[in-house]
Amino acid sequence: MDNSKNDRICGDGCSHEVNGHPACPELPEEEILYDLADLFKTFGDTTRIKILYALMNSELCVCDLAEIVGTSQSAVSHQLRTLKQARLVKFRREGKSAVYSLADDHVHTMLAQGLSHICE
Amino acid sequence: MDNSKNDRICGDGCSHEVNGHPACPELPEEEILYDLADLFKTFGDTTRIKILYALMNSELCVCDLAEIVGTSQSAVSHQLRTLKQARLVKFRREGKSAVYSLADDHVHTMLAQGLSHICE
DNA sequence: TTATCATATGTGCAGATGTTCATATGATAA
DNA sequence: TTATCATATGAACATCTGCACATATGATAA
Repeated sequence: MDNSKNDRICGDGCSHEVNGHPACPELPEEEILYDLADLFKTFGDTTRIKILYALMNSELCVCDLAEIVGTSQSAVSHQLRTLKQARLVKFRREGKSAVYSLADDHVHTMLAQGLSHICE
Repeated sequence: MDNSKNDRICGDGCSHEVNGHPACPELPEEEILYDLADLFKTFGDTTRIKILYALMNSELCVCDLAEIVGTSQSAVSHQLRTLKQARLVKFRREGKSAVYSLADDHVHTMLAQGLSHICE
């Protein structure tokens, strides 16, 4: 414990110089962290998780999703909008229906990673 | 197009029998999906993301986190509580301070996976 | 054209969430 | 003991969010 105490923000016990160097003086760009939080936020709702989970098995139209998830067509449609904006799902028109599917493998991977944390 | 139309929930264009079998008739246990959404929800806040990101480099006490993240001690402490409950961080007492660190490698992995989706 | 089906969207509201402020707790030092 | 530092916590408040409801859009069929 040296006398450079007043260079620090905190008192003696504080780890402002962990391992001999300043501890993480800066974070990455604000915008990246904001986008990152936004991405996780999109996963962070039960209805959306159910939709994504259902789409892991096969592509599905809105009314099927509504039945599988167990909620209204309106709620599903609203959440699909959110998922589209986050580029987690894509869709195509097929007659009267709109058939949704997962946008890419990242979604699978993130869900799997989340599950592995839950189930450990 | 057969006449089993009334067994279906939707009309003709609907993909209720994708690839010849019923499309994802059921979801996993409600509780698992709820926990999964909850986990992602915990990642889904800018302040918490900043905290986790800062902890990727080194363990840190609360006041250092407050300075790095750029918010009040109270806000950080409240969020650390949330992160603790989600088992994303752990801590130990060291004198007056409480030194926080990431709970395990899952956190690293999930953040990395999220970033890779953002930056593609 | 009209009717119907599938989906999307605007609005309003109830519940959830994050922060601030004040205060409590817990540890150390005098 | 008292004083101070570091952290935790309770409460109030403003904002955000997901859903219900009504309605609009868009495609198909009669």
